[in-house]
Amino acid sequence: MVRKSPASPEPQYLKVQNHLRERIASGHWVAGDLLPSEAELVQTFGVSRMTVNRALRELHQEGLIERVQGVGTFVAQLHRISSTLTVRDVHDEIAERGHRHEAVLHRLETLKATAEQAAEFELPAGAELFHSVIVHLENGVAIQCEDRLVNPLCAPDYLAQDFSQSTPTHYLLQVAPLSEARYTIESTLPSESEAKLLGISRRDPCLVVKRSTLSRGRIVTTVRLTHPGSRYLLQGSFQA
Amino acid sequence: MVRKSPASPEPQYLKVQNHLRERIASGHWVAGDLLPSEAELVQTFGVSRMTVNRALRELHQEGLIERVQGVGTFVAQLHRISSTLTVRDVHDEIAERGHRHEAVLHRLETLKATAEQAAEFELPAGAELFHSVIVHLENGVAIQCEDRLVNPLCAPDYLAQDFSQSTPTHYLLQVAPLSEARYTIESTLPSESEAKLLGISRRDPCLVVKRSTLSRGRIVTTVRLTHPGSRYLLQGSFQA
DNA sequence: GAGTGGTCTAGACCACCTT
DNA sequence: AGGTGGTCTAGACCACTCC
Repeated sequence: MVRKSPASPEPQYLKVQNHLRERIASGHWVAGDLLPSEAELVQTFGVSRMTVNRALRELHQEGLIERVQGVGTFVAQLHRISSTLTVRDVHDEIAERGHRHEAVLHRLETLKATAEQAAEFELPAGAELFHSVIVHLENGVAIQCEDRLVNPLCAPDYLAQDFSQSTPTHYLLQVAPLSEARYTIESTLPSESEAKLLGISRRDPCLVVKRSTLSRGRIVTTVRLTHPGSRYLLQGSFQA
Repeated sequence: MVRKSPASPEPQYLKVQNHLRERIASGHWVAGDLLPSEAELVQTFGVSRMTVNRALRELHQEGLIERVQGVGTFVAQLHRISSTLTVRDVHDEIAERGHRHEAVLHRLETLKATAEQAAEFELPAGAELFHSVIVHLENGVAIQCEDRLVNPLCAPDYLAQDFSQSTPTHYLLQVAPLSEARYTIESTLPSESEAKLLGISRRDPCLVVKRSTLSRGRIVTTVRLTHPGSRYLLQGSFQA
């Protein structure tokens, strides 16, 4: 009993979804309101329950509705505006803007971990870590200073890479499959060396992203990405 | 033929999903690799194709795999680390940390839109806008200066609200259902008045979130949220 | 034509909540 | 007991890609 007419590119579950989406966006239902049950929507749209269920499940995953077993489906309290923030490989990001990317390698070395660093990587005190400092330029302008520590157990050949050709992010994702990452975003002043490398004043505010990346339960790398505030911003959007 | 044993809290589609997730996280399959087809997974796990399909569809929605009709399913190129960044009502955020929230109202007025502002709100030049400036305190410490413009057509009673009790975000979400939002996050120095209101130096870097919120296709409000860099950071995590 | 994923159905059993 | 959502099945038709 499939009734897919030839000129119907829009799947049924999307029809249900868009109908509900519009009614919510238009204020026909407001936060907390009870939506029609799956059985009612089955009647209204003349589709099977699995189709209605998929439409509702996806709206739930988006955070637009709340579902309570045994009770019903409600419009979510949209007291938060969440959206997917993407922290990307800086090379791809620049390339996508149609600009030229250059990387200048300032350090690539082995160093002894401080007690704090060793603890973070769960390595014995005094263990060796790889360290790199790279400045990324967009059309010749410095937009990011990448100061990175790498766990030698996860990427033993790190020091042998040519980072004028490929970024550390790109290389590390190849050798160590990403399983988890944690990051913070903050606004601070640059260190003296960062200011020098980026060609800015120590008084210029910077957007700093700190990130730890895990693979197979081990910390692969920690990085501090410092961006001159005047040359870089994060942006995003949210659609109900 | 449902074989749900009483002591199996984990749904079948999650078993399939977790199996694939682990194989990808462990490096058994790397970016670009071809995964087993749905038909093969049906055999392997002894479940129906709908169940396998759901497992794969959700992994695709998460960005972990790519699917090409007529070809197959592949491990996605994880050249980006994306995660859900949530910009929330500051009251909820503080309350969730178990801290005390206070709001100090500094301005609540009507003003004539500049040409630029009028254009942004799609209103005639010189139209009236509502304007509020509120400083939010967490346990008595200023963490956010909220400078907001509101479209009177969307929230005519804005000026009559008691913002020591409820936040503008909360009120506006009630009167104007959220349909879309756009935001940027950047690092800059505070204006003179912001520095004064937050009790910081004009040289202290700040994390600034600018956001426009739409409802029914109209811009309801624009806001500039200024946070002292030393007292506020955004954080998030990502799980493959 | 064979294999892939995209969608859909008409049932089903279950856990849960309300009454 | 009756309604709700959560999950699952064993089929089906379709569009697409590759050979």
